[in-house]
Amino acid sequence: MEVDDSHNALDNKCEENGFEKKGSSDPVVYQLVRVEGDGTLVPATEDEVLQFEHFLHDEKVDLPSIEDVRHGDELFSNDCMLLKKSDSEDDSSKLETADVGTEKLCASLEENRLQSLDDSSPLKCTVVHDQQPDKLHPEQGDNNIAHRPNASTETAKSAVLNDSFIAEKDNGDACSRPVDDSCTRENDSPVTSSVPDFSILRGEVCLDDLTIRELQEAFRATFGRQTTVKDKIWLKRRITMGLANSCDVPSSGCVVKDYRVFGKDGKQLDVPQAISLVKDQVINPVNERSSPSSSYYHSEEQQGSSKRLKRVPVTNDEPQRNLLDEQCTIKRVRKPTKRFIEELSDNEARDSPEKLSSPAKRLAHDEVMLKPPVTPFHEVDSLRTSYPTRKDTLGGLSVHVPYVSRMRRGRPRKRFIWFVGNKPLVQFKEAQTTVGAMLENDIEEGNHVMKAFKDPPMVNVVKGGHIEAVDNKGVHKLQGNAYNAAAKPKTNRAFTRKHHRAWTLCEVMKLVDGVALYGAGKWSEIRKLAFSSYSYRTSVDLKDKWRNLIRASKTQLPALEDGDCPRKSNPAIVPIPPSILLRVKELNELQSQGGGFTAPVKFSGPNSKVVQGEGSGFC
DNA sequence: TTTAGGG
DNA sequence: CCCTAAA
Repeated sequence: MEVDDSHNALDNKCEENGFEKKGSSDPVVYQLVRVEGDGTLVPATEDEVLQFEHFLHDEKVDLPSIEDVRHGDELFSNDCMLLKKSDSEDDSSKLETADVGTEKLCASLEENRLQSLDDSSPLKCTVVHDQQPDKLHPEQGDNNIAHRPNASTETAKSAVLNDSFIAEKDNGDACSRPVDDSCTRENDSPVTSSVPDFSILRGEVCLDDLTIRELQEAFRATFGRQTTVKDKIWLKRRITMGLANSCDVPSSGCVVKDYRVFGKDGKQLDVPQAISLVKDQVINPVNERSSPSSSYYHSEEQQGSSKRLKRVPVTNDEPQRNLLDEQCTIKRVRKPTKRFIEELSDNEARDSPEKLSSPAKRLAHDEVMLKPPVTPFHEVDSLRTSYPTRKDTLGGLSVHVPYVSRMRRGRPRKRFIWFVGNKPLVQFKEAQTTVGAMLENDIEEGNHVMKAFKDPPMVNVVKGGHIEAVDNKGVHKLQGNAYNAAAKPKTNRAFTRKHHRAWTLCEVMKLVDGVALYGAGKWSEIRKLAFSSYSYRTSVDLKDKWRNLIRASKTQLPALEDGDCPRKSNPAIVPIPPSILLRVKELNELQSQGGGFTAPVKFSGPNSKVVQGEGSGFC
């Protein structure tokens, strides 16, 4: 109980043949039960159901194909760790090899499939299965015996595993499987009651004397589930194994006395071999850590089954891993939930701002290529961060959020035009017509495109481009990411920041002329008339530059007067000629004093002529 | 949209 | 250059 309180149980309400090989369409209903320390099964509480819900989900979703016999076998054994109800045990179709996780599989595998399956397929249990040949299934018995001459490392098949695993739940209690008397006994209805009737095992009962019906009841009392198997030997073995906590039991001659099983010789059977297996796992946390899904096999390998070495456990074998996690050790770190992973990625993204900034820098300086190298697809969860990835498909449109940043901000290349004309652009236009218009208008100077992309409709664009490139599952998440990234201005800013364009002297002079003509503040007019060919200069830019010029005129001119050459102070920056600065100063003083005159002003100052001359000569 | 101003 | 408020 302290070790493994929780356990999954499968409740198969499906028809015995209802399982498809792929397990895709099988409507299995799972029932979660808790295995008490004494081995009794108690319906799981709601909390427990929630806790293990994802296991069941994974179970259903990830039901792998068993085309590969080994694989199926693994799966089978794995799923057999889950308790499961089934009334199809008696019908063990040999063709049915993919009955994942069903009791029936357990039974059928033991009975019939052994021969059809790869005989060398690794068996899950290290306990000898057949000390006695199964009379009803000589071929099986032969197989078993042939492969496990001695009761040592060879193994039991799935059904045994199933039981042994149940036994493992008992972990500490090597004392067979005593059934708690306190368990309700009033439930005699074998069909509807989920509580087994343990009275059948009370007192001294020779299993050989029981009828099939009684055996079934005993089975139910032992395993907490009903069975319709009518194979007496099978039932006896199963019951015996269950009570003995061991796979190493004879097929007949067992006597159940007070919930303990005794062999023919009166020796109590509870050989906790299976428990040693569990202990191995606990001792080897490394296995659990590095490959939790294979820990079970590891322990087997340690016990010398060389065949098992070949087996590569399925990595996505969620139920197995999780069950092991739950059953084998408390210490085992719980598998991170999806939510945990998401949060973790978010934290990681936040903790490493470079991740956010570096792409922006790269893009800002690289003038984004149309076909940047496709980087590995990020984990979807990590995409949830505001840092978009760079998956590039569909002519560059399937990219994620940073698609924007790919837009060439500088002079576009020819392919950009093609790109603009590509289908994705149509989507752009549909989403926001202005975008397309801007693309076309500013195709020479792409700076404005970025602005347009900052608008929410861009999200749709990204999504639209994305849908065609990724699978459905990815699409949703990536869409969400795209939306998140777009919704976060802070992040977006990094990708939408205008490419820095240093103001040329020509531009400065045009600006000054424009201010002289139209007055400071008429930035839109100045832009229209003087900067029509510089579409990347917005009115705000002009305003900002003018402000900077004023500042410069106030700071640099006095310095010049002092004889200090600005060039020396900062050689990297092309200095604004003092004449221009002087003119700026004059204009500024004039306009600030004059109080908003807008009429064009002719400057008659000594510098104006020079400036004009320079300006005209430049542009 | 444009302008002004803070950052 | 960005961002935002205000007009």
